[in-house]
Amino acid sequence: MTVHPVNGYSSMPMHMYPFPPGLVATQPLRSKRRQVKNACTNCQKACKKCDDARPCLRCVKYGIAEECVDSQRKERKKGVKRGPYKKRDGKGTNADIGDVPEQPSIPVTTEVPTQSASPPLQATYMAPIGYSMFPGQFPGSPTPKPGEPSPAYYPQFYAITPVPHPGQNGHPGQDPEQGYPSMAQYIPAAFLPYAPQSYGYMYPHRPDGQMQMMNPHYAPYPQMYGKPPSAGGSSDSGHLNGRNHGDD
DNA sequence: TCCATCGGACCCTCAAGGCA
DNA sequence: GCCTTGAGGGTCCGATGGAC
Repeated sequence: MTVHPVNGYSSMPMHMYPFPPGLVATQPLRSKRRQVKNACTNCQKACKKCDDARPCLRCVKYGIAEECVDSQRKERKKGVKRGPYKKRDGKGTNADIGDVPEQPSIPVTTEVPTQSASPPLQATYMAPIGYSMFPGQFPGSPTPKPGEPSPAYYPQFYAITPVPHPGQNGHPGQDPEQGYPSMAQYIPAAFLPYAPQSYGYMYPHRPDGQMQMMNPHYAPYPQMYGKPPSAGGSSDSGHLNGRNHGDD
């Protein structure tokens, strides 16, 4: 796997990005893997990482955004009887559980903070701006359950992309009718695995979760998506069909 | 080099069981 | 009613091999 020259963390999932050296030197470099609630059918077939947005990043990358739909989840079985529980000794304290190293006494996290303790900085809190690139992309885009607040979700890095002039051709977010880009200038760093080094300007988050502004020069427009896959290139013979992934 | 495939580790959800 | 437990069902990491 290649290491991205900008962030140096390869295509490591965002939630696994460690903090910069020195900030949290005592923390483990990786947190637990985090899953989306419901992967799209394409990612599910390919056993690849999906995200909550629709279309998801992977489908966008492969030009199959219109096929990016939630997969159906099976109903959980009910009425399954269970045997008596084996009691853990030292009830309720992980200190007594030898093979459970998690749950430090002081909660620490390497994950993206959902809400910062400090109020957002007006000038830097621009993350939602970037989410106009696709309808429903990122924060709160998945339909929350009734009574459930939309999850706050902000990537840790943002990269600036230039704004093509009206009529300028050649990128996927462009409105073919008007020639104006529908893609925003601020791209979440989740796209960076798909974007080459032309992302010269990234906005690192501060430790408190806010974004730090840098000199917003534009880099050359990146080849965000590379070459599109051949139309309908994703075969339906994903291994889900051949595996015991709930085909009943 | 890129991409598809896929084994299996890892994670989340939630019903059953246990207890106050 | 609330908490704990653990299995079901899911996601996706990472290895592998084929195509270009």
